[in-house]
Amino acid sequence: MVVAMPNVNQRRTVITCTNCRLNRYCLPAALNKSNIKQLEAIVEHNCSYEKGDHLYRQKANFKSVYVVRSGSFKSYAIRYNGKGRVNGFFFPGEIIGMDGISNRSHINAVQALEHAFVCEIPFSKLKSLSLQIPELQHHFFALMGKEITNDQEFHNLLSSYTAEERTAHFLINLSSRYERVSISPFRLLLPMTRGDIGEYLGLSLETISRMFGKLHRKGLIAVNNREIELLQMEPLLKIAGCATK
Amino acid sequence: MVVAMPNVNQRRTVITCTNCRLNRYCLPAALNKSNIKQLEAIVEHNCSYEKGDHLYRQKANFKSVYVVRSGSFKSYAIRYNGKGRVNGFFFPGEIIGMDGISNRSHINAVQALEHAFVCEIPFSKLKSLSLQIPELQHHFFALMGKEITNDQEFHNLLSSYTAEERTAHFLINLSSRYERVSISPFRLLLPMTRGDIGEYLGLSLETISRMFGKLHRKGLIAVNNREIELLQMEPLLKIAGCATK
DNA sequence: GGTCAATATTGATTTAGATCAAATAAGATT
DNA sequence: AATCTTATTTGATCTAAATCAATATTGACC
Repeated sequence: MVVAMPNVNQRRTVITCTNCRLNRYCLPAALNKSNIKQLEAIVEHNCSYEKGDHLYRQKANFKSVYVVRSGSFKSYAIRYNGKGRVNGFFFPGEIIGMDGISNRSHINAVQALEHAFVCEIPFSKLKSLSLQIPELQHHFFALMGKEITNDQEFHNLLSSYTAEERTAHFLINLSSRYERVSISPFRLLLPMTRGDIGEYLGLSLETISRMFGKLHRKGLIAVNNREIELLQMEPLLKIAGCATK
Repeated sequence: MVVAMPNVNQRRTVITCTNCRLNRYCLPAALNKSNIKQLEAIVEHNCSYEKGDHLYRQKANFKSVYVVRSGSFKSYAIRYNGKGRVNGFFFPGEIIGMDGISNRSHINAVQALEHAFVCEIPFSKLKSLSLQIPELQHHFFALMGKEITNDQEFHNLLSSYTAEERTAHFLINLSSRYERVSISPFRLLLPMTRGDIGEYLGLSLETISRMFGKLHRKGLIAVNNREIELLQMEPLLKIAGCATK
C-alpha cells in the first residue's frame, strides 16, 4: 500500500525559496523579494530522507531548523525511565527543530515516516539575518509563539478530553494542516501507525482503532486502513471541541 | 492562613532592572550594563495585583509580556465546550504572556493566586530593542524555546505518567523553580488549590489529595494543608521520572 | 467568637480505557 | 506466489482514576 504525502517539487530545476510551491506558508511569506533572496542564500534546499531515517536524534547538537518540503516526520522523546514517545507530527510547510533552541541540543528525535525532503536553515545565520530584516524576526517570533499556543492547546486536550474527543480532534487537526498546503483535507492518508497516534494522544493503539470504529459506526468517517475519509465535518468538529463557525 | 511567595523588592527606592533582586534570572541576565539601561527604559516596573485579579483575560489583545517579580499566577483557558482549565503556574522570575505572540491575542487568561507584582514589557518595544541588541534577541529566542521544550515535556507527562508520578513531578518541578529564585525548595508553600493542581495535571482534585496522602505514607513528604515538605528527594525524583544525577 | 463559604480529606462505587489475547490483514522479502 | 513480519481489529478482563457522597478543616467576614 502506498500512503504518502504528494511529493512536490520533484522538477529538475534548481529549487529556491522564490520558486518553491510552499513559499506562501513558509518563512518567505513574511518577506519581500529582495529579502527572500537573502534568505535563500542561507537555506540548504533539497535534503532527502528515506522512511525511518532520522533528521536528528535525542540530545543531538542543535544547529539548524528544518522545513518539511514533502513527506512527513514524527518526533519522539524517551525518558530514561522509558516513559513517553511520539510527541509531534510534521507535514509540508511545517518547521522542525525548535526543541533545540533553548538548550543548544534537541530534546526529541525526529524520524521520517516516508520518503521526504526538507530545507535546512542554520539557526545562527537565521538569527543574524533576523537582526537585519525586522519582518523575519517578527515572523520567527510568531512561529515560535504558534508552537507555544499549539502545545498549550494540546495540554488542554490531554488533561480533559475523552478518547473519542482526542481522536476526532486529531483528525480535524490533520485535516486543517493538510488543507493549508493543498493536500486533500477530507481524504486523509495517514503516514503514521495507530501506535504512533496512540502515543501522541496518550491512548493505547487498541483504543485508537476502536475510536476509528466508533466514529465510523456513527457515519462520520470511513476507514480503510491508513486512509481515513471525513464524511461529516460538523459533528466531527463538535466532538473535537472546535467551534463549528 | 498566609501562604505567599516572599514579597521581594518592597523597599522604597525606585525599582529598576539594575537593582532588581531577580535580574540574574530575568532578561537582564543576557545583557551588559549599558544594554540593561536601554531595557529598563521600556519596562514598566511595579505593577501590583491582588489575589484573584486578572493580568489579562482570554482573547485580550496582546501587547506585552510580563515578568513575575513577587507572588504567583495561574493561567487557564476554557474552550467553548467547557473543557480545559488551568494550564500553567508562574513564579518570580518567570515570563507570562507568550500565549499571545502568534495571534496578537491571548489564548489564556492569567490570574493572581495571591498579592503579586509584575514588570510589564511592551512586546513591540522589546522586538525593536532586540534588533539593536543581538544578545537580547538571542535570549528571548532561548526563553521561547524553553517554553516549547517545557510544554513538550509536559505532553510526555500527560500522555504516559500515572497519577503518583505526575504529582511527584509537580512537586519536584515546583521545588526547582523555587530554588532558582532562592525560595525554600524543600518547604513548598503552594499558592494554588488542589483543584488547580488537578486541572493542571489532568487529574481530579480528590486524586491529588490521595496522592499527597500516598507520598506522605511512604515518608517522602509531609503535608500540612498548603505547606508541603519534601523529606526524601531521591525517591521523589525517581517517581517523578527525573534522573537522580 | 460565631457564622459561612471555600477547601480538603476520606470512603464507596463506577467506568473509561488499559491490558491481555487471538485472529486478520497488509506489506515486504524471497 | 509463498513466507514472514508488522500493523490492525476485535473480544474479554482488569484497573487506575473518576465520580459520587459525606465529613472535616480552614480562612474570611460580620
